[in-house]
Amino acid sequence: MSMLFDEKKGEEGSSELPEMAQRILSVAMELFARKGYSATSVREIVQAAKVTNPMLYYYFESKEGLFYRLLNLLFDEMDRRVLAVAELNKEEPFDVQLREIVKLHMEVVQESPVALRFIYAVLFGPKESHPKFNPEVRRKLSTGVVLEIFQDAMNRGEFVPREDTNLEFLVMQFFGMLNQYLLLLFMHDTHQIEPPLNLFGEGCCEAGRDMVEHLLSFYLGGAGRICRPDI
Amino acid sequence: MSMLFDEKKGEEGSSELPEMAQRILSVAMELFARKGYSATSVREIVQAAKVTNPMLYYYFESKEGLFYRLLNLLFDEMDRRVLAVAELNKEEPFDVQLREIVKLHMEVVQESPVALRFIYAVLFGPKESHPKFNPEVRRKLSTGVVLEIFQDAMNRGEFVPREDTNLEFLVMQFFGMLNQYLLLLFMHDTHQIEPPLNLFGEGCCEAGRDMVEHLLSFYLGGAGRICRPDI
Amino acid sequence: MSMLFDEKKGEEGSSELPEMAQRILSVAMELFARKGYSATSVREIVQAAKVTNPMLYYYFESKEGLFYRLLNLLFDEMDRRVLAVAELNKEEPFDVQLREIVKLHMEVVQESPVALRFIYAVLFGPKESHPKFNPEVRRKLSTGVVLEIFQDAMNRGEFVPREDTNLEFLVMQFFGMLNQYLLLLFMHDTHQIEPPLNLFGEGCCEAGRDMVEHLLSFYLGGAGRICRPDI
Amino acid sequence: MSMLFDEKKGEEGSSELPEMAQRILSVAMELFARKGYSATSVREIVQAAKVTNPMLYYYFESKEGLFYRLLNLLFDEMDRRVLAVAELNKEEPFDVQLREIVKLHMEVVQESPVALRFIYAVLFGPKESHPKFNPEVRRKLSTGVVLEIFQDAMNRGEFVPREDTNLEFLVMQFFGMLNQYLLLLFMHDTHQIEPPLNLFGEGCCEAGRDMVEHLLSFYLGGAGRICRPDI
DNA sequence: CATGAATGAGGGTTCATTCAT
DNA sequence: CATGAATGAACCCTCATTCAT
Repeated sequence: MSMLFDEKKGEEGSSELPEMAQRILSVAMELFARKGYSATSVREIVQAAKVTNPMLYYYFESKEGLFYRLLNLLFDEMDRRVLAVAELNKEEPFDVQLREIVKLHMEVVQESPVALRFIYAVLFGPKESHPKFNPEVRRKLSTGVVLEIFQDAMNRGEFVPREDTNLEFLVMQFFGMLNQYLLLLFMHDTHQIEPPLNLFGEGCCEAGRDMVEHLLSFYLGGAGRICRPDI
Repeated sequence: MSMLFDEKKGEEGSSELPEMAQRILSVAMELFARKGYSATSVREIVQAAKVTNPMLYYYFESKEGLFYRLLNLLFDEMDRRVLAVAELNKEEPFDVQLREIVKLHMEVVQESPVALRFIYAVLFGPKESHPKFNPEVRRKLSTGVVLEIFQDAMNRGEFVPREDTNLEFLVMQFFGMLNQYLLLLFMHDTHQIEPPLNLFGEGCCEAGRDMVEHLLSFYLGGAGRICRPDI
Repeated sequence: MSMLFDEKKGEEGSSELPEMAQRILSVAMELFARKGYSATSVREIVQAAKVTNPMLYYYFESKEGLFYRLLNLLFDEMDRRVLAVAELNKEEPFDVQLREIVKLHMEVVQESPVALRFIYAVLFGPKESHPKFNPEVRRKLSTGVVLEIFQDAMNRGEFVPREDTNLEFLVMQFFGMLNQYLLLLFMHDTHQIEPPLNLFGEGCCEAGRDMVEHLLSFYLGGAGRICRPDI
Repeated sequence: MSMLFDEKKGEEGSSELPEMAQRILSVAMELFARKGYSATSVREIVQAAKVTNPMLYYYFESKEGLFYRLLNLLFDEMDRRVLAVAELNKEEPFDVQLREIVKLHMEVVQESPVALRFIYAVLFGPKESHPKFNPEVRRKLSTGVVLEIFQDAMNRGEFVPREDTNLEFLVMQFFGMLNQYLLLLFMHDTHQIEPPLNLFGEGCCEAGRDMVEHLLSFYLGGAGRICRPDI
């Protein structure tokens, strides 16, 4: 599942799930991401996946079961990759570590925007529009990993947070920055319109600096400077 | 409707909507916010609102009609208040203007968390889980107003953005900061759990600085400073 | 409902149930009696009753609700009639009272064999082939009334039970006699065959004595006399 | 199969049925008895029997086939035992013969209440709740045997039936007495409640007379004597 | 013998909506 | 304005059965 349902069943037959079940998962992810859990009917799923109705129940027990299976697969995969990135850059400087976390999200959204859209739908959509799910539990890992990066950097003296600001707040806003960017990106994507703000195109960032740098530099340095004569 | 459905029909009889229709709107907002449009059935609405089924159709034509009416009411109200705040503080310094925008959102979420939850559900939930709606159109106003605040401040020389950063990006991240905070707030709210990160309690910000200040100072000044010997 | 669903809506509009609901009840009784609860599908019921599917749910909430409604109607009616017969013949001699109870059952089975078949299906069929129902509760009334008849007759000295035999046992066997007769009758009925034993035809009882007399005289006097020289 | 599915495969390896098929039969009997044919699903059976789905079809061809196989096994066994009892007591007096028939039923219900419950479900339940089955055919044997007992006794002058009463009627009521007792017994069994009438406990029959005697003496002698001054 | 995987048809129930009054 | 009654279509799910291996 290293490819977040990229439809490519890896050359080694990868995930040991029968091809039919794979197709169901893939289609379900797409539909849940686009229409949400409630607005997606089992019939739609099986028709799009070209399987018969009972097969869904054979493999996943229920619509709800399918939902949970999918959710766990995706969160597991995300956790796996976040951990891997963190581990790999353990010895790197603070800003590199953050950059790699941001880059990971950029990669994921390019690899499988649908997967991330699904995750966001569950995290940020109405809480009772899908089977019960406590995001805290799953998010704790990602946020925990990033929190540790902050703490280590601070302990090493490599990072000095703004005064009066605890690290949890900074982690929250780190993801806030990331999420906002991705959510806007999804909006433009699904509405098939020109981005009305020049945020995503070529002209967005000055030559040589890609969006990852841009986000990070904003995050670390803030929006800008206030110049008031009276202060 | 100045109170975002606070159940108080203002003393002026305000919106001339019959009490029955008001009840329907109020209940629908609550349910749409909690369960989403698709997962909310017309029967649930009318039962909770204690009206008969055809009444909903009399006043709102259809479930979809009800949705749009609600959406417009809320967005209009938000627009109204954002504009009012902007107008009121036109002569104030840049940071005060921003602070008032943030404060407005804080007020709204206290006044009627449900209303904001509904708006966020539509903005950030799956796009086809509810009747077609292009958020760009509506958001343009809010973001437009804030963009203008930035531009004016820059023109006045009161605000100097980070180099290589366009204003649209800053506005996007301004709302990202706000949204992330509110979304997390909703999570804790709906899951009825202790905030695992100490983000919302008393201890979050140092004495004398409330969350509004906190958010703004982070936004303007960034997360902190990198100290690398090799640089 | 005095006619146990004889399809005749009494001339006074009787039971205040809409005609559609009446038809559903009537058809359901017929099908439940013939095929049992589990083997009868909601689709069958509504098609036979010529109503649309949701109407069943409108009036009865669920298949189970329909079952209970039907059951209660029929048991109530039976209770009503048993009580009425008992009351009416309170001053009559013991054997007359018993005879009237038997006659009541004969009348009911002629009026609406289906109704009785349904009741018997619930009482004597597999216990989990239909929604939970504790027959003891409902049967207590009928058996209670008859038990009282026995007790009064005994107290008046009008009836002397066999030695060593308690009255509960006699009541049980009273209904046993009745039930066996009716169950066999249903068998012949449903299998559309000649009764292989000449139990129900003209020749069964001697001239002038109908089945009611026959049953009662057997019940009171027993099968016959043993004549063994060695005793 | 001499033990009516007592789970003990007789010491002679008896019925040559593979153990798997035995388990299926045993479980099916239990479920059919408790829930009826229609309410019992093939999946329930195979899961409870811990066999795979196609095995049921391999051994019994279909759910219907399983039903018939079971039915025939049980009826054959009952027939066998009724015939055996009749044969064994051919030379005994009339009342002894009847007593042995009653005792046989008591034994069976103690050995395997489930088996008898299944048989009764088929005999007395709704006729179309299970595959077509004409009880007359099978019952003819049992009733025939008992009828013969009556006839012989009458011919020998050992039994004098009540006047005006044919033997078929007496046989019917003989089984009625038995069935009513057993059906009530099942009720108390399945509803796990105290028998509200003291019919089954110690106090039911006077010292030294067990239920078999009690039933028979009632059957032969009737309920009691009417004493009316006016007659 | 025995299995995992697959199926067409139908199970009970609810949907958003509308009719006549 | 307001209602009880009615509807076609769709909901999620399970049925008995069979295929290939």
